[in-house]
Amino acid sequence: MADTPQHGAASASRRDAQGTRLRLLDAASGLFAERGYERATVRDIADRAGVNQALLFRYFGSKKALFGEVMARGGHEQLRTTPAERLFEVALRGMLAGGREGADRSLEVCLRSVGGSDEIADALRGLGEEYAAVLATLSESDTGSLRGDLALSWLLGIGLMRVVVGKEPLVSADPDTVCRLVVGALGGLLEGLPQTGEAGEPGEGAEAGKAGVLGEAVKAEGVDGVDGTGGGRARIPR
Amino acid sequence: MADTPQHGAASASRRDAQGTRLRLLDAASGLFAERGYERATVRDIADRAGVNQALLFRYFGSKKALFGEVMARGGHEQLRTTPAERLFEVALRGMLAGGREGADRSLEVCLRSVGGSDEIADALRGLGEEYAAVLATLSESDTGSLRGDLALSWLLGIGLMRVVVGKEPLVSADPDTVCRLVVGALGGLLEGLPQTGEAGEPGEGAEAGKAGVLGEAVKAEGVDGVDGTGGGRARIPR
DNA sequence: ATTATCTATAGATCTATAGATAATGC
DNA sequence: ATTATCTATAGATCTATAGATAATGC
Repeated sequence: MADTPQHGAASASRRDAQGTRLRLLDAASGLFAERGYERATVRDIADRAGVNQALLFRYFGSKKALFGEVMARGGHEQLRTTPAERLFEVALRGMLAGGREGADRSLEVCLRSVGGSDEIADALRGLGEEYAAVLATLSESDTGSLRGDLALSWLLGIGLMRVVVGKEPLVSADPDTVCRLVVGALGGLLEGLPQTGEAGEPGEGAEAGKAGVLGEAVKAEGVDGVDGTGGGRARIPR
Repeated sequence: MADTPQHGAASASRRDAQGTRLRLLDAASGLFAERGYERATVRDIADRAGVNQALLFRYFGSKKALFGEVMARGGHEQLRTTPAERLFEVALRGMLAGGREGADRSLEVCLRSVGGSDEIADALRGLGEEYAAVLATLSESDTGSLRGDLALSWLLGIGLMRVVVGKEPLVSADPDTVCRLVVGALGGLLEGLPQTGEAGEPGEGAEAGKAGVLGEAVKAEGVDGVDGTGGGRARIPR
């Protein structure tokens, strides 16, 4: 049984429908993350993929459908492979890393695209539901899901200011410092969130132990490939 | 319907350059807040103002210049009239209120417009600088300005999820509850932030801080002498 | 022969401008 | 006469489609 030629390489053969489709997806993913949905034109995407723009419509039907496939491809990976207690920090560090190789840029795509159309907002809401649902499990309170929403809001807000707006000193701030400050302050909101160090919030019920080792592990995983092979088996909430 | 010239508060007389200019500004402010910069077309704005779209260019020169004037008009009011310790809560409550009466919708406009163009991001960064600078004064730490950025990030993230994305249960959540949770958690980040009561964590010395009455500071919106800010003068007809 | 890819262009927006029209002031 | 307002349209994009071209498999 002959398989398709190896994909993923920079240069693909000139006639490879599957490979072209994938290159279009990758190009779209990158351009949506860099410019948002509206400003990333189908011609830009096709050019980056190295093919004619007509192929985009042949393989995906429309620009919106392509966007949908891009969104469906990412995000869930991180959700599946990350335990709830670490999801916030992993996602935050992924956002702070800012689109390195293999990182999940779904949230970044959303941030640059919201306001563009209702469908985009819907896509972000859908992805947000999943993140917030996991984060909500970290609180025993009856306002748990609201707390989950608020944690997610902070995550996205930081991404907005850092990645999209480019606010200083946030842009140049050390990810470790940002992470420590935010996770520390969030300890008062989500009891199940492990603190990564001293964060200036005294008297909270959670034990403030297990300091630095967590941050290191998360850092390695968040920045480099988050593909589900290496990491620990995640627990699926609900 | 007879076109009888009625000059009330809502409808201006048929030839009133200053009034038309102001109605265009108001219409633009509302539409930018509702749909963001890109999706609010000049025709929509002119229609809402009740005038022809050509007038928009006569009075403001370009759509971007109009946006600049809208941004320059709002935001600063809230900054000037609100003490630093209450700025976060006032802005948060303004965001949660969602564009009622004369509320300042500058942040909302930004949220729906970011990603649209670099100029928009610049405008948001500029407004963010002022907010974050004030918030930074609430921390004595050497990471004070970073903490200010993080507080502002949360503010914007909440607005993003609530106003733009429409995430439940955040949308339907009681503003008081949201405020209590967020301000409570932020207490670990900004020492100068007055806690607004028990913030869900027992053991913290809640000094009966009179849960924030929505600042009447937000309401004042004098449109007096805001003409020609920053040289946004349009082409003057010969 | 099949089909992946490209050429050319329709069709729909949207911003912006030039010039015509009409309401005011002197 | 001045000028606020409107009509008509240029010019620039952008998505999407129809049909031509060319590389593969049988």
